[in-house]
Amino acid sequence: MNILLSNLKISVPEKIYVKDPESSDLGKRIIENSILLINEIGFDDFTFKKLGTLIGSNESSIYRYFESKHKLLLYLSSWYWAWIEYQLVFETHSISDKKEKLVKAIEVVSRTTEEDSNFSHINEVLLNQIIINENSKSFLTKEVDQENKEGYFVIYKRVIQRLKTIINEVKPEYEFALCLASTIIEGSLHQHFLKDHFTSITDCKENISP
Amino acid sequence: MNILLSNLKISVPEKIYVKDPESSDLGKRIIENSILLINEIGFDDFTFKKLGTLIGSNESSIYRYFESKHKLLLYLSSWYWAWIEYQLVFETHSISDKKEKLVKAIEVVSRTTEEDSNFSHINEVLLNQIIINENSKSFLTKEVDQENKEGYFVIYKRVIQRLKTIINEVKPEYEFALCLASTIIEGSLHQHFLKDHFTSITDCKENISP
DNA sequence: TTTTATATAATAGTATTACTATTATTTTTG
DNA sequence: CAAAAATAATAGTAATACTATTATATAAAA
Repeated sequence: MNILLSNLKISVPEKIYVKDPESSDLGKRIIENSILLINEIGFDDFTFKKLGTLIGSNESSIYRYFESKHKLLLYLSSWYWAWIEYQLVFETHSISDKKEKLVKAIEVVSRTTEEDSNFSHINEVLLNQIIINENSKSFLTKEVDQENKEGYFVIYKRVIQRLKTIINEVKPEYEFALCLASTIIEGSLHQHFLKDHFTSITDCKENISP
Repeated sequence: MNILLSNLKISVPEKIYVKDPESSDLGKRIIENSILLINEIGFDDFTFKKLGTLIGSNESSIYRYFESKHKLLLYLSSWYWAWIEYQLVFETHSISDKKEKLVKAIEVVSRTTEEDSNFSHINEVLLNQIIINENSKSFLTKEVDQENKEGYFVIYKRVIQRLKTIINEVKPEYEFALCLASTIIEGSLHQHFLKDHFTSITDCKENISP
């Protein structure tokens, strides 16, 4: 993406963090390097201690930004979906043909990510990989209902609602638009995963899932 | 399901376990109670120590059956998909109409599970809940590729292949049958999850996902 | 029946994790 | 320059996910 909005800020529900990582240099380094590290060793093996070592800082300093590594994942997930939402709105806004708009919307949520120079400390390509591999872990927990109540998943849900609206603009009488919207979004992530790891059960290769 | 095949045994790739849990009373108690316990506290909080206490046995005795709790999850997952495969083959076998066969197949993989009295120590209803909530964790790891090579996911992949074949019988020229098959299976699990936790992004309620 | 093998249980121990708490030091700001 | 805020360092904890060793019970073979 080109630089169109130079001082754009993706905002994430405040409750997710203890201190806003966008508000300091250390905070940004935490985000930047957590993406690199989670990508390298996977979320399960990722610890604040290892991240501390990587950024030349202390474990306890990271705890001043995030209560737990789970909250950090929720942050990355929310950031990602807010970024997708921004692209969704931005790239479909001026399209008046409803069908064309839907096609574009599906493209936005399912394409292989490319870098976005608007957010210098975030590598969107790697973040997309994290979402493919780890996003489910953010809600497949015993605490989902509680965390959902606290609004940790609002952005993700809003993206699905937006897609649903676009679907219904094309076919207002279709009664399973929400199911379809959530299936497109999760299904596309899943197909990305399959093409990387279980090639025998997907037709996707370099041609993706839409 | 009715009792039709009284001494049926679901078989799971041997490499998954150290000792076949079907081969002893303790083994069966491990399986039976792990399903109950994982359901109650979630896989993340589940430990062999807690399971040991529950079955009045020792942590170390469980390690004689399964190398790790991850392997136990792989076992439960394989067992589940083998059981789904058996129903898929059994219930669609005698249907000659190809379309009708596909409809039945989709029903088998997406319906809400009912108890199967053929396997007394396994509560299929709860196992289905575990698959909905925890199945992704069995492959969303850094070790997927290695474990895939070792054949831990063959049954799951076979179920998808079978569904794909049924789809292609209806429409031989359709080139994304594998994508569709994997999407139906994962998508249906996901919709079951959504209807339990994120009702605002699915149309499914008591009416399910097909 | 005794031996022997096997299964299971009990006990102890380890490195690591996911934190919390306290204090010291550095940096920022008024 | 002082006060406040941010960060770093250090230490400590309960729990996790194991491994290893030894003891005991039980079943099968000689």
